[in-house]
Amino acid sequence: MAPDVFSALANPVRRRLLDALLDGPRAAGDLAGRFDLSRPAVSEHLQVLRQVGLVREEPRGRKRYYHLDPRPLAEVGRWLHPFENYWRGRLDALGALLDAEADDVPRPADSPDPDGSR
Amino acid sequence: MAPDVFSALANPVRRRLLDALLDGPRAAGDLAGRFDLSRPAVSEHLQVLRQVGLVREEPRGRKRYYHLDPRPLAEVGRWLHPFENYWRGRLDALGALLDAEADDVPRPADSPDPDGSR
DNA sequence: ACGATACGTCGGAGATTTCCGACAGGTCAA
DNA sequence: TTGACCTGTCGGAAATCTCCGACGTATCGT
Repeated sequence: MAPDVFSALANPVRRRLLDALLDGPRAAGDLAGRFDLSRPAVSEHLQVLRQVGLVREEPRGRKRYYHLDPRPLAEVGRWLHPFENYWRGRLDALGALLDAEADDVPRPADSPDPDGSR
Repeated sequence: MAPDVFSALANPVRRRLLDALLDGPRAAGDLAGRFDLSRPAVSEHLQVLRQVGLVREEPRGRKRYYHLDPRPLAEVGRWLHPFENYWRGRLDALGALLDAEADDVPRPADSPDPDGSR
């Protein structure tokens, strides 16, 4: 239902949950206390994070500690990478030559473009 | 309505649109042709990307070229960064010493934890 | 001017997400 | 055992997202 990491990160509450887990495992109730949200709501957010593997659960006594597992975030990093390269490429090109015009149509590349106006 | 980058990236179609723009500007129709989706649907995805600043629009004749602007992705990179550090930290700690026990409760840190079982 | 093309936007249907109160199961202390 | 905790899950309401067909506007070719 929310099977990918990107959707899991779309919600600010879930991002803040992960942030909170950065400095160590926390009990569910402790986490819930940090939000202006009902406890069930937080619990459901934790369930989503669990489903995508971003947190692990460790029951201890009557508390339930949540551990961060950042490994699924690698997918986001991998997706992001080409864009960082792209960005650097643009900067280089811009430094080497002012290509204000070549910039507008770098390359038709794929489509023959049967509508080449201008 | 979708005011943040993370939500914009939550949809796989939108991610693929950005992927497609990596090798140069593309006309809206060209982009729409790559998906098993109605043209209006793709147009609306482009609108979301426009709203968060991930693409720019350049009308040219009767076509509309979309340019990639990866700058808003920097926010994602910034958010991701502490987790990469965390991950490296775990690896280091694991290499330096087998801390299987210290791992379970690194630090109560914040809460006095009035329920310290075990 | 006319018809075809390229595209955005609107109205609305259907699916998904987010949230809450209520409830249930398991754990601890007495 | 009893009662106070800690937490997950269920049922359902409300908001949001995703998508489509229909329509409007602007541009191009003739």
